[in-house]
Parts: sequence; C-alpha cells; structure tokens
Amino acid sequence: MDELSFTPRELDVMSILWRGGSGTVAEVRAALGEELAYTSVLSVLQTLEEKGYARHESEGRAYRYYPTVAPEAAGDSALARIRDAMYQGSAESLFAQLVSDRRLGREELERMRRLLDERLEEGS
Amino acid sequence: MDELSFTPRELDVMSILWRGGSGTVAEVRAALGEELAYTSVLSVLQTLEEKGYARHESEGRAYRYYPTVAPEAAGDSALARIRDAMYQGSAESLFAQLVSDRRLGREELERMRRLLDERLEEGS
DNA sequence: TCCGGTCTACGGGAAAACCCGTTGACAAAC
DNA sequence: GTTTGTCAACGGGTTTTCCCGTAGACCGGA
Repeated sequence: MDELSFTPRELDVMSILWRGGSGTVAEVRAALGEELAYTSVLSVLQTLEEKGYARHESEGRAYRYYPTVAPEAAGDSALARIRDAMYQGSAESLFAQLVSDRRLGREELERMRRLLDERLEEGS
Repeated sequence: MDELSFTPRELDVMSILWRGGSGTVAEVRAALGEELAYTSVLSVLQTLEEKGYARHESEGRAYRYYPTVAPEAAGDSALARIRDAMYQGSAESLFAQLVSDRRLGREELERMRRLLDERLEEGS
C-alpha cells in the first residue's frame, strides 16, 4: 500500500467510519463534532470515495459508506511520518514519549509489557 | 500548550530545524528533499515564525531560524490525533501496532522493555 | 564608483481544501 | 394529485496552502 494521507476534515470523517464500521451521510453528520451542512459532509465522503478510501452501497434511498482502508494501515503511514519528522526516525524515541504519558495506568502499562514480551519470544 | 498543527510542507521544514537545532534559509533549502526556490523556503519559515513555531536571529547578513516548540510537544499533539482517529483513543492499540513492526531489532525491543520496566517501578 | 552576488520583504498566481446553495429525483403523507 | 421531507449530484465561492518572481537593501571586489 502506498502512502495514505488525509486532510484534517477527511480524517474526522474516516475516524467516524472506522469507529462505526460504516455510516450514512446523516449518521456521519450527527457524529461529527462540528455542525456542518449535509452537503458538506456528503462532499467529504465523495472525496474519500474518489481517493479510494471509501465506497458506498445503497441503503433504501440513502447511501451507506464503508471505509476501504484499515485504520491500522492509515496509522502506519501516520506513525512513520511522525517518527521521521519528530523523532528523527527513532521508533524507540517515539515509544519513550508514548510511555512517559502520566495518564497511562498500571494495567495498561503491564499489558504493553506483555505484548513486548510476546514479541520478543516469537522474534528469536 | 494548545494544539500544534503543521501543513505537510511546514512539517518538512520543522523537521530540518529540529534535526539541526537551527537553520538559515540556505541550509534548510539544501537539506530539503525537493528542490524549492529560495523564496519558497523563506516563505515557509516566515509562516512558521508567524504561527509562533520558530523565531530568527541575525547572523551576518542572513537570518538563522530556531524552532520555538520542542519536537516532543509536536509529537504529543500528533500522536494524540492518531491515537484518537485510528485507534479509537487506545494508546495500547497504537502501541501494539508500533511493536508489530518487523523491522524492529531485538536490542531495540529490549530497550523498550527496559523503559517500560522503569516506568512501572517509578509509577507505584 | 560600479557591479555581481546574497539576502529579506512583498505580493500574487495556482491549486487544494473547505463549505454550502441549488437542483432534480424520489417517496411517504395528506 | 399535491405537498413535504430526504437524498445525491453539481457547481461555485472562500480560505488556506504552496510556490515563486520581483524589488530593494546590503556587502565585497574590481
């Protein structure tokens, strides 16, 4: 997969599609933080479809839109950009930053360590 | 600190400033992947300054630009956005994605685990 | 003094992003 | 049949981003 990139507004909308699995224009509009006109939301969805990031199926009179790219794929692209720009290519530095977040609970940290352990075992 | 956001081109330039600590227009231009006109690079730097993300000092006849925001601060903003949009707010999911990268070496993974252990000790 | 090179300031053109009004299709309610 | 409401398509206006040309300041060398 080549580079995925979204404008801020497109990301807002994709996020809603990922969260709900799909969405009609009205649903996306309702879930959106800001109040946009119906046609504005429709425009964004049509753009996403044109870019190949979403597709639609008819549902009654309306269209239901589905994401065609996985959030993980988009996340990969975005994380790589951040790693390179802000952490000089070091995943470790990025990781350090992530872990330093004071809001992370003990359980979450422990689950992270378990993931890391599993990864280390399988790796060798 | 409120939300930091950069256009793609601005991020290119900030990345160079972060990497080198500072830069003149000519230096940034040379470090840039693409060939842009001198005035184009200058424009981006002036925009960054106007947004408060950089400042300049005279150096001989030229200006030397310095970043005024730390890469970690920008990274925080960017990571939070990715976490919320692609991983539904779960730092753990984001982390799992990060760790699944096949290119990570054993040593890097072990250093990550050490970081995590330290964090777990201090935490309680 | 004059010229050539480097620098910033300024302004503008092109493209992208963003948002919405209008229109016509359709169907349900009356 | 008419009205009312929802829908997608289309086109356009505004703002932001992106890139650069031009102009003028400055300095060093001929």
